[in-house]
Order: sequence, then C-alpha cells, then structure tokens
Amino acid sequence: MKRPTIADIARRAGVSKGAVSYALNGQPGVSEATRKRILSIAQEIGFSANSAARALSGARAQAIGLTLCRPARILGIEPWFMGLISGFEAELGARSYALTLQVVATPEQEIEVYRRWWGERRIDGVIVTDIREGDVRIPVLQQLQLPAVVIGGPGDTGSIAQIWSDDAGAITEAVRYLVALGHHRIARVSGNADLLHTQNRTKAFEAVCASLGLDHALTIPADYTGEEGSRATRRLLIGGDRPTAIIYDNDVMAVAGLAVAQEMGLSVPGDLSIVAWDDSPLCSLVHPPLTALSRDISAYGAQAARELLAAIDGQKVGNVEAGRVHLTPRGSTAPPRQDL
Amino acid sequence: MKRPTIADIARRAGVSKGAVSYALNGQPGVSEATRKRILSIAQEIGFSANSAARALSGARAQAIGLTLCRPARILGIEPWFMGLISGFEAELGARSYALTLQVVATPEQEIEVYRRWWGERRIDGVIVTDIREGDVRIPVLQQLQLPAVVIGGPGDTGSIAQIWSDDAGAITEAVRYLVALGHHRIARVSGNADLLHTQNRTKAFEAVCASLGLDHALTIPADYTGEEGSRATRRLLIGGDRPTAIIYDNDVMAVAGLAVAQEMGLSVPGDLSIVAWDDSPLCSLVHPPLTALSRDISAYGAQAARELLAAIDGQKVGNVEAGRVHLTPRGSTAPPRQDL
DNA sequence: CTGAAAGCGCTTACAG
DNA sequence: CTGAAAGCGCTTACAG
Repeated sequence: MKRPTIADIARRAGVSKGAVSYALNGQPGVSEATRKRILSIAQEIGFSANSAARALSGARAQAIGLTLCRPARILGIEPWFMGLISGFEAELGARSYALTLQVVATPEQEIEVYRRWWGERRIDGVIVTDIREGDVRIPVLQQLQLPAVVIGGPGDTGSIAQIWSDDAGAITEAVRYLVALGHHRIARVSGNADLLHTQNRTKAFEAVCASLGLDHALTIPADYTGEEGSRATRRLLIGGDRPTAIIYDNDVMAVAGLAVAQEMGLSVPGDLSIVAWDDSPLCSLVHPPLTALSRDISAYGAQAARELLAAIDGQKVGNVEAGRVHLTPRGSTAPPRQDL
Repeated sequence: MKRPTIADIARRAGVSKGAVSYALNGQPGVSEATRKRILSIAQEIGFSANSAARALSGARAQAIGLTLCRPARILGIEPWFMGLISGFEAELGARSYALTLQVVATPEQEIEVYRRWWGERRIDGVIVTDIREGDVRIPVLQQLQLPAVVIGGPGDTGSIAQIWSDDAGAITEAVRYLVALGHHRIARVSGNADLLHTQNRTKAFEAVCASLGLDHALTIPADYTGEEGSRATRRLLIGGDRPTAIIYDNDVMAVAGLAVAQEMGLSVPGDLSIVAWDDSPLCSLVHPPLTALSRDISAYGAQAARELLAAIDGQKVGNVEAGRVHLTPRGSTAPPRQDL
C-alpha cells in the first residue's frame, strides 16, 4: 500500500502542499473552510504525517527516550519501570509522542545512548532515573542541550529539572508508626547505596531513629534483587539481637524477606513486622499482604512526561514535588509479640 | 551544540557527501584508503547519521514497535513483557535499532497504533503478542504490508511468521509429573480464555487428564491478575472435593494462589501442590519457592527480534519453534499428604 | 488567504 | 573510483 502524503491531499483539495501543512498543524494561513476540507480528506484517506520528513524539516522527532538500567533478572519483576511507562503513555499518547526504550548496563553506556540519540535526532528529550551524587550523565546532557527531566532527588542536578518525592518524610512516618506499635529494634534493607534517594532515605532513617532514641538503626545495603534481599534478611535475623521490624527499599526485597522469615519459622507479623517501600500489586499478592509506603508511580511518570514535554517546548521548568508517599498498613505489621 | 553532518565530514575529508555516505554504509564506490579516513573522521567528531534524513531517503526507520496490551495493574508485575524487551535489545542494540513502545487498551486501539506507525513510517516492523483465534490485527498488518512477527501460537496467522512454543507438550509434562507424585485431582487456573495459547493449553490439559483417567480436570478461566488468581483459587479450594494440585497459567496468579492457600490454613505442598507457568524470579522469591514451567523468555524475545529483522530485510521467514519449556521442580510440589 | 520555492540531511542512480 | 544532482515528504519564510 502506498502511504498517502500531503501532496495527495493537496491534489484532492485543489490547494498547495503548504496550505495542507498549515491546515494540519493548526497554523494560520488557510481559511476555515479550506482547513475543514483538508482535515476531512486527511481523515478519509487515513493520513499520518511521515515522522521522518517532519523531523527533518526542523520540527520535533515526536519521541522521548528512556533507558532502563537494571540487570535482566530484576527488570522483569520490579514494577517500577512499567509503572513509569504506563504513566508516560497517558501524557504522550494524547500528543502522539512515541516512547523509545533502550536497555543499558551502566551509566557510561547510557551516556553513549544519549549521544547517539542526540546525533540521530531520534528523540526530543529524555527521562533520567537512578540519579547518583555527582552523576556523570548530567554534564553530558547539559552539554548536548538535550531536554531532560530527572526522576529522583532531591539533590543536585544542575540546570535539569527534577521530579522528587519526600522520601525522608515517608521513612520518618514509617519508623514512627512502627515505634507506636511498640517496636524498638528496627532495621532497614536498602537499595543500591550509590543512588541519591537511597542516601536520602538512609540519612532520614538514622535521624529519626536517633531522635526517638532507638540505637539498633541498622541499614544493610542491598541492590533491589530478591537474592540480596534474602541475604540481608538472613543476616539480620540470624543475630541474637534480631530486629522486630524491617523496612525494605523495594517490594521485591520485602517479599524475599517475608519468605526468609517463613523459612526460618518466624511468624509475620508476630515475630517480625515488614514494611515495603513502593506499594505494588506484588505487596497484596502475598500472605500476609505487606504494609507499604505507597505512591502513585504511574502519576509520577505522567508528571515527569508533562514536565519533559514542557521543557521540549522551550518552557522553563523547575523542580516539582511528586504526589506524597503515604503509609498503607496491611497484615505484615503488628505490635511485636514478645519484645525481650 | 551543532550536530555534525556528512557535509562536515565531506569537507574535512575533501570528498563529496556521496562518498561519505558510501564509506559509512560499507557500500562500494570509495577506495579503502578514503573509507578509512572518512570513518576515522566520523569517529573523531562523534557522528551519528540523522535518523530522520536516513529514513526519509528511503532507508529504514531503524526502529521496531511493540504494543503492550495489559491493564496497568498487571503490566508492572508480570515479568513477561520486560523479559521480551530484554531479549529484543540483545538483537536490536547490535544493529542500532531502536524499540518504540506503546501501551494500548484493546486490539482495536492496537490496530490504530499500527496504522499510525505505518503512516508515519516510524517503525520498520512490529512484534505482535497475545494472539487470538481469527485475530483482527492480522489482516490489517497484511494489508499494510508491515513486516511483523507473532509471538505465540501455534495457530493461524496467515502469511505472518510466528515464534511458537510447545505449550501442549509442557502442560502434558506437568500433569504427568503431578500424577507420578500421586495426585488425582488436578485443576488449572488459566489466563484469558480468548487467547490462542490459553486455548491450546486447555485442550492439551483436558486431553492428557482424559488419557490418564483423571476426571477432575477443571480449568477455571481467569485473566493473569492476582485478584482473579485468588478468586479462582478460593473457588477451587472451598468445594468439598478440592484439588490436591493446581496449575496456574502465570506466576502472578500462582503466587496469589499460594497466598490464598496459606490464608486458608492449607500447607503447600502438603495439602496443595502448585505449579506456575513461566518461571521468573518471582517464583523463587516466595516460600515455598514455586515449581514452574520454565522457558527463557528473553531468548524468546531475541529470537523474535532476529526473525523480524530478517523479515524487514526482505528475507522469507517461516514459523520457528522457540526453546523448549521444561519443568523446574521446587518446593511447592510434593505427593499429596492424605488423598481421601 | 494562497502559491511557489528553499531547505532539512541523508541515499542513490547517473555521469564522468 | 569520485562528483554533481535529484529526491524522500515535510515545514516555513517569502512573494503575491
């Protein structure tokens, strides 16, 4: 099948190609009657503008890029990226923007992808996740002047806007809740220690524990995978002075932690309370269902896409706080049975 | 920063733009010495060909499309799509192909997306999943002559090649294994009943149960979500004549089923054995870890990408069987404790 | 309000 | 082996 072009429309409407372009893009320069005629012809013959031609004539590529940096074994079950993607689509779909995806292994490889995308003019902007202190990607994006929005923080991202969430407030709330239930020995299993939001959470966790006079505030660093979550949990539960509650930096590690407790014959929540960061269907899938720090990841993604599209349009965009994280109590938390 | 073009390279190398194009694309028409000089200049100035210009001059868009058709709440935790995506990338990355993603709600909407992509020349081909009997997408793809590869089957997909797997053989193996353990009452919780592979599995399940003389071969249709998995499991376990083993069509429903059993005070595998279709880290994450019908989803994706790239290159591609599904026994299956 | 034309950055026959 | 040129399908100043 031959793809229809604006020339086909112009011929049928008896106008020039320029007029068709103006009509299609809502620009002034054609009469209302002509515009209507052109639009109805376009509709009728199923016209979609060739995105290459449009991009080449200086318009946008009408696509944004996202890199996924996770080992394959975790990529599949961590709801985080798919949640973000669902959110993006809500915004992108309405403006016929496409989402281009690339799996990478390291931030360095990610930089290569950004450079290539930029050179190819393949995308109009990127969404950056997993931000680190002194992140190597930031100066490259600034140098390329590639519109970008960072998901994560708060932290230093130079001139690039970020969508951040109050992780410190959330973890403080979780600790206060556990203490109110009667817990004194609270531990945490964190995500990768080099990520900015992990550091923010660790600092806040230590601060709130100190302020409440808890001295067992141990954070064991892990990497979001089930394997590491299990390992960290075993290490915590083997000791004599084991915690009565553990907060996990993601749902996958929390579920793995639950399995370890069950395997060791500990009852949840009787012997051990569990809190998962990031609520996902996974938390409600297991027994007992996990108390979680919930936030609407999809809304987070939608907001990021909105900001990025604004940045691409040349608007000034600043840092934005995402929707609040809130505690969703479920069956995995309760007063400690015997706190001796 | 100004993007370098072939004109920049041509100027620096003292040759024509045409020569640069030939050199870059490995076409004959330039001497070896010139080609080397051009390539080193391109390397030096970090040149990537403008993908829009390339696509417009008749070459490929260098991108393939994938639509994701799942409700948001399941998209995030089902490892299937992310596994596929990881697999695609292994093939696409090597040839600098991009992957364009679009979330859709229905097959009809998916068709609209295909039409638009085709009109925009945005992608060179698509990978189609969730194939149904008499699938409405097939004739559209054929009419548009959009290169495509179907993941799923075996079944009728007209002239479009499919990567299929022997689901019938796999479920037969699973049932035989359970029967060998001593189970007689085996049930199944399936995915969406309108999907071709669900129907293939159901037929094979009923056939093997009949051939082995099991008369409780009940399949309860569900939809891959944890909610439906729980509902179906409760329905099965509430009855007086409850099954001693359940096979689930995906890992999410199997995990949900495990939780329901635990919630009802049934021991797994003592009172109930559980088999999950599609092994994923999720199966090893819970306690007990789930016996699973494993296949390498990522390899499946890689194979599909390979076939699609071949089809885009104009090669004839036929149906291909994906790597075999095999049973991975874990802690969730055992002889039934008391089979009265 | 409309038409004719240049130009985006490539690829690819077509001459030399 | 190399250069000059047309053309892909749009967008957008520039004349009328």
